[in-house]
Amino acid sequence: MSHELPKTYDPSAIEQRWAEYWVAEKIFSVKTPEPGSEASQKVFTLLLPPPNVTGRLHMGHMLNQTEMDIIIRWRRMRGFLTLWLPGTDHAGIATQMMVERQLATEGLSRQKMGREAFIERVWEWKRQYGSAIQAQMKRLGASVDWEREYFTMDEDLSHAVTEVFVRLYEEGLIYRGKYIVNWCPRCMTAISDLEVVHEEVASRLYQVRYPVSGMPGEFVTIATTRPETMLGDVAVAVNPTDKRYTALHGKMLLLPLLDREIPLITDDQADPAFGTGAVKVTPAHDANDFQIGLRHNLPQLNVMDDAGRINENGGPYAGLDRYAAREKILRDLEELGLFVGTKDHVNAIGKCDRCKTVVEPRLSTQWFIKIQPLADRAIEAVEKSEIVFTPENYSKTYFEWMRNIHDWCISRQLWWGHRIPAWHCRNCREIIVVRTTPASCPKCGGQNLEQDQDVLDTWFSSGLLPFTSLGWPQKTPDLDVFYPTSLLITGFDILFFWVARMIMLGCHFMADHPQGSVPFKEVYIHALVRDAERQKMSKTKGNVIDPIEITEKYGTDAVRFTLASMASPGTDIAFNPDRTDGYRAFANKIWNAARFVFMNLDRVGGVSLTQGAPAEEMGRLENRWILSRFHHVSAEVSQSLTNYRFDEAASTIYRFFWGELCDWYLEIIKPRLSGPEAEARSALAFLGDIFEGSLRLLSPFMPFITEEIWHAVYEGNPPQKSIALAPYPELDSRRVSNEAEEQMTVLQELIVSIRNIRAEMKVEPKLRTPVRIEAAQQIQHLILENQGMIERLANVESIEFVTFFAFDTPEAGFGQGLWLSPGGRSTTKFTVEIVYEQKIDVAAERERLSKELKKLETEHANGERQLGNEQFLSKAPAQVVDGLRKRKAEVELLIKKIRAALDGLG
RNA sequence: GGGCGGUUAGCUCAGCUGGUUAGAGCGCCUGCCUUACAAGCAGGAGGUCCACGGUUCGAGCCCGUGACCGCCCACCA
Repeated sequence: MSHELPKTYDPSAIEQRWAEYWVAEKIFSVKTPEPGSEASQKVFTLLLPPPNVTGRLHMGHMLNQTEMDIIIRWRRMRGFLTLWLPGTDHAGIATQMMVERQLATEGLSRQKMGREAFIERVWEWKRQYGSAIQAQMKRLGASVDWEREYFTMDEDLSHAVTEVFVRLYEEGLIYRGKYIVNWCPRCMTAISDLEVVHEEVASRLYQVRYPVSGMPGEFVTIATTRPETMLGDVAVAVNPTDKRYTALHGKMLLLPLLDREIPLITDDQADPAFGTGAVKVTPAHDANDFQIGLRHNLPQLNVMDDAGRINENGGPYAGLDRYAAREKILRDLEELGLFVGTKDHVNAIGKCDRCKTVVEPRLSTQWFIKIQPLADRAIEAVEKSEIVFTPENYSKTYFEWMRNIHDWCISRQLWWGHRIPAWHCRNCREIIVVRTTPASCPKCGGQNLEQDQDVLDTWFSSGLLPFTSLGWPQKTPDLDVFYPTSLLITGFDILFFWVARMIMLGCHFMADHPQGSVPFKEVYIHALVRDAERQKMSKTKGNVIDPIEITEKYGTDAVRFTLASMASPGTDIAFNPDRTDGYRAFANKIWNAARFVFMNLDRVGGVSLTQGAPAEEMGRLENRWILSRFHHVSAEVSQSLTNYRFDEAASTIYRFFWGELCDWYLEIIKPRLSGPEAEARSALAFLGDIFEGSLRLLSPFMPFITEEIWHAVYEGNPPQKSIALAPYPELDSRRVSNEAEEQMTVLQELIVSIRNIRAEMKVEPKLRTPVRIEAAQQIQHLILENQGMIERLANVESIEFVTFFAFDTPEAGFGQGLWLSPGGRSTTKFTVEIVYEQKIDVAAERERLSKELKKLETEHANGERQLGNEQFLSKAPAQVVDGLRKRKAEVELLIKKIRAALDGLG
């Protein structure tokens, strides 16, 4: 017998062991089946959103992974061939920043080291620190296939990136050009629109006078929020319809400070209602101005370097940081008497998502993806439900973004990442985009070729993962079997960054795939994890909860269960450790239930917990009931998980295991377990069946504790290597008995009523009392058949059937039977009182009854009104009308009973 | 400037296509160390479903207006 479990539940003592076991035994490794084989038909594929290689697990990850793990374990147990594919992302900017910081502490910089040495250094860093998050995932028991783990900079994945780039280029969907991009002067790279976060700030609108050339004393006053960019002004624009400036059309203005002549032009972009109606035009530093510049064929004058300092075009301001230049320019303008003043102005400034530096719109040569063709197909895929979002309103957000999409700037001036497969001919300036390093320029034959310095946006490569992680561009069995993936679970924060890009790129590159081009068929979007006060967790606020820490305190199972319980769709999760405390108690409950079962088993002996339920046990109501409940619950849990209602599933299981199995069933059968051995064996065999099934039911939610107990159930010799490989409980409608559930409900109500009376009358807890019950024949039968249960659970000494009210007899009226003693309880099925001499607090009892009566009378009046309403009777469904009639009769009965009881109080 | 979500018990949230008595967990109160579990058992209190108006036989749910929270998107200097 090795059913022994330690007396106290100590998650830390079991979790580490199983976490290691799952990995060591490769429990979750998947062999690719033959494409077209039977095994390949029932496949469930899930791609783990790859955490950054620099990452440390946070609660968001844990929520994400808990949800994925629940789904994948559930699918696996239901017989799907499940592949959960893990990997990490090289995270260009983040990783480069981290290593650069490290270098700085050594007095080094990447510039000093040179590109090659720096990249080697990053790899070194990755080898040393880059698997922290995987270790954490292993500890939390994520059931991924570790044998298939990838890294986005792996050789094959890098080849795939090159392949994609070249193909898109050849299709004309990638172009290179000089445009205004978002530039981060600290990261010294271009970033995409998405990587700019807008923040509303109270700032100022500065008004500056530009003298009109050749007309002394004449000025045009412009308004700007970024005065330093005036160094790059090449024109001033006014609206052609703006009469204030008609006289000046075609004149030249003198740009203050630099004394350059610039034209006054007319353009619709200038809004007469804003500021002074005159806007300075700086094509190299503003997206709108860039467009105006194109329309009017204006020069593009760049006045800033890549670090946000004024460059040589800025004359006397060269070398100054943009903000220092702003101050100086304003002072100088004031001295010249050209500064008119400022107005308060709220505008949204863009900051670098990564480092929060204010982004500078800057003219620069970059690579772009022409996105519209990709977006059109991506919109169609969702419109046609090839991809389904849950919650569905996210598809609205998705459409909104997709329909207003801009070309995607994919080049980054970084060193860490996939280098762009383009070579520049030093000789003829030809750009060669090819898969492998070219030997010479195909145009001029020159040998002096240099690879483009830029690397690709990290999201470019991660956008390809649904197919590249399965071996694309090779034609692999993995692609045949596992693409499209079944589901994506992720947070809304990367809906555009990642989800949208995967859809666009997947649909494009997998267009010919026999099972469909979309990268996933479903997307489940979850909310953010916040702290108990609903604050966003952040390092600066110091309210970050470390999943590993909290896990060590409460156990992984409890934390998982907390997250699952709180994962209601569309709401952020306010993570409160108090809840986790409660779910640790639940785990403890499970643990002790197991100990209870094992204790009885070891005492009685001669019975295996998994021998199956003896048929004769089905003669007992409690067994028919719990089995029926088990099957109902199994169906409900699977239904909830189908809808990604983790919260529903969790509470269904919680209520079943604790509220029904432990609180009622175990209590009901206790006497049998300690009774004669044959009886105990039979009862145990039945219990074992239910108990083992309940472990499997729970397993996706609480994998550790169920694994531990499950192995103990089988005394170390289980039918599978892990409970995770055992079948999930499925609804068997032959096991469902609504009759048993209804009967049990009556008994439960009776027992609760008696306990209730006892508590109210302050009967000494250990004293058994006789009870008197009035009930219909059928109910009397039920009660007699289950007398032992009632006596034991309600501390009843004996049961006597009596007549209190005799309402059954027409004309009978009151007084035909006994008076119901104060404190007695009535339901529609029975009336019960206890035989006990102590007086009850009559006033309190009258109050309770009056309150009850009032509620019922209100309900009765409502029912009466409705049933007297022709419209209701003719329009409402028969079922509703019947229900109301039946209820009205019940309410009438209850009202009579309560009135009688009130009368009886005197 | 657009768009989206929310407001239900002290707290965190459910409430399925409108249908009989609005639920759960935690917390709170009372009583119990009942031979698995005091991380437990038993019992209990607690809600004008944000406001106003409308549709309907019937509204927490649908429509309108407003208030208050929160989020996303946006090139107006």
